[in-house]
Amino acid sequence: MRITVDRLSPVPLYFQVAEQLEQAIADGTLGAGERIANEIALAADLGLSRPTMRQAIQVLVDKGLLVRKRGVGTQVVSGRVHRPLELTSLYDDLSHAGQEQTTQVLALERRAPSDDVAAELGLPEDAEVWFLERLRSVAGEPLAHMRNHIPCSVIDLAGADLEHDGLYRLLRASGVVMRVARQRISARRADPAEARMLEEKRGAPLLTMERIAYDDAGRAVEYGVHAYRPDRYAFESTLVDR
Amino acid sequence: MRITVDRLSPVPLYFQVAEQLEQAIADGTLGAGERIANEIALAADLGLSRPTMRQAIQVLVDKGLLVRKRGVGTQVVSGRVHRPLELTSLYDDLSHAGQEQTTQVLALERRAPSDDVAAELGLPEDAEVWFLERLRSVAGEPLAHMRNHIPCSVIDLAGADLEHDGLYRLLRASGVVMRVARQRISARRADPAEARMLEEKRGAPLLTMERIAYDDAGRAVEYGVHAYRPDRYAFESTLVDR
DNA sequence: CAGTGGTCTAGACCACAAC
DNA sequence: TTGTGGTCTAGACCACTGC
Repeated sequence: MRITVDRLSPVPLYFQVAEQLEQAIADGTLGAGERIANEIALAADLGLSRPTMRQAIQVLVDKGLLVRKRGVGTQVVSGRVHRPLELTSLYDDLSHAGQEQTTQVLALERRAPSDDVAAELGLPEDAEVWFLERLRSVAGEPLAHMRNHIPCSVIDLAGADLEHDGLYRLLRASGVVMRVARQRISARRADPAEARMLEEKRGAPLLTMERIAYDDAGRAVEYGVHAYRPDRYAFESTLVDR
Repeated sequence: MRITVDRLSPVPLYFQVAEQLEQAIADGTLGAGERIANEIALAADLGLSRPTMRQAIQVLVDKGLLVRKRGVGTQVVSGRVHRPLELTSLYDDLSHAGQEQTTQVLALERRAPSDDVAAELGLPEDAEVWFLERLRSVAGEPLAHMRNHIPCSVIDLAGADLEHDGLYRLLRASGVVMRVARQRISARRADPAEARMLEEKRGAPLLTMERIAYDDAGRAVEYGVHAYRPDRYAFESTLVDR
């Protein structure tokens, strides 16, 4: 268990420490249930101030990897580590998993938003949105049917290559920084058209996700309504009580 | 927009400020997109140090209510506020909503865990668990079918009144402090017995949730497998990019 | 009692955005 | 250039735990 910090690096000190602690947990150097040294000793060892060391530990507490208990100490949480539910697109999820995937664009057009879409995005009545409908497949097997609405004021999607770029990637590339997303996950029966697209039986169960994403100015930038084949997709997350 | 702090209160200063800021956002005193004063000015106004003021703001950033942008300022995120997905039981969720609910205990027994349950909870082979199976209804309508496994070393459920006390409430009352939960949400068809219980048609879609909860010592204390009627339940959450 | 994390202070320098 | 949030320091006192 060796941690080093590089004060010349542009990477924040607390982040350097958090990364190395996380690695130690991932590779078993710090085992489940094990207690780490107290904050003051750790800070002294690394030549850091205590607040900086605390910040490093807090990162891992927020990820659900460590638990702190006043008067006792800080311990590693048991159990294998899941990938946390992050603010990324499905495209990123699958890219990270190394799966071969394809995206078919079923529709891409400007339109006046319906009342509920305008309400979700907080748009005036005369605003226009891009409507995007896609079918995503992995290894040739259909996985998700996605419908998205993006205010035209956010990005110009005319001619965008959405078969090869994820929507979130395009938004990032055009300077939109996603910060917050609110989502709702449930389930329903597939309607006949959707069942055909996803190569499911009529009335098959689908996992559904509705999401509104906001950028770093607090502006709603995307409203998505997705449906997934539940045998091929699930949402994993870690909740932390603070 | 008036915030006051009480230095004699046992409530931390940063928390007092966070609560009042959240209230101002909830009641519209701070509107969507509005910018708040900078950290240093706010700290000075309230007679606090800047780190304390930052900590207060960070609480709301983590809740997805505020976004910070370096060089610019801190703004209120647009859109109506959803209740965040917290580390509570379904019992608490529904109590807060003020709904009348009932719970039927279908099974409560000690048993040797199956291999996968033992693995999820990180238990030795000779350990025993409480197996608990319940059906929860709201306003007379069945809502969820829940199966839970709790190591016998965590709590003694013999004679527990699980028709009237939530499982999490019992655990808290016996000194178990929940800190972290890892969960997986998906969907599947109801099997015939489940469909009958939930008063659904054969093969109806169900929303499923698997969860392992850990206490403040990092110990796995509960493994739950739940199924919900999707027309009556959904998971809402707010994701924040940090 | 000793040891731990929780909170708080009063500064400092920096990177970045907007003008 | 000015103002913002991001990071960092070197302390302090307190509450809680376990012995």
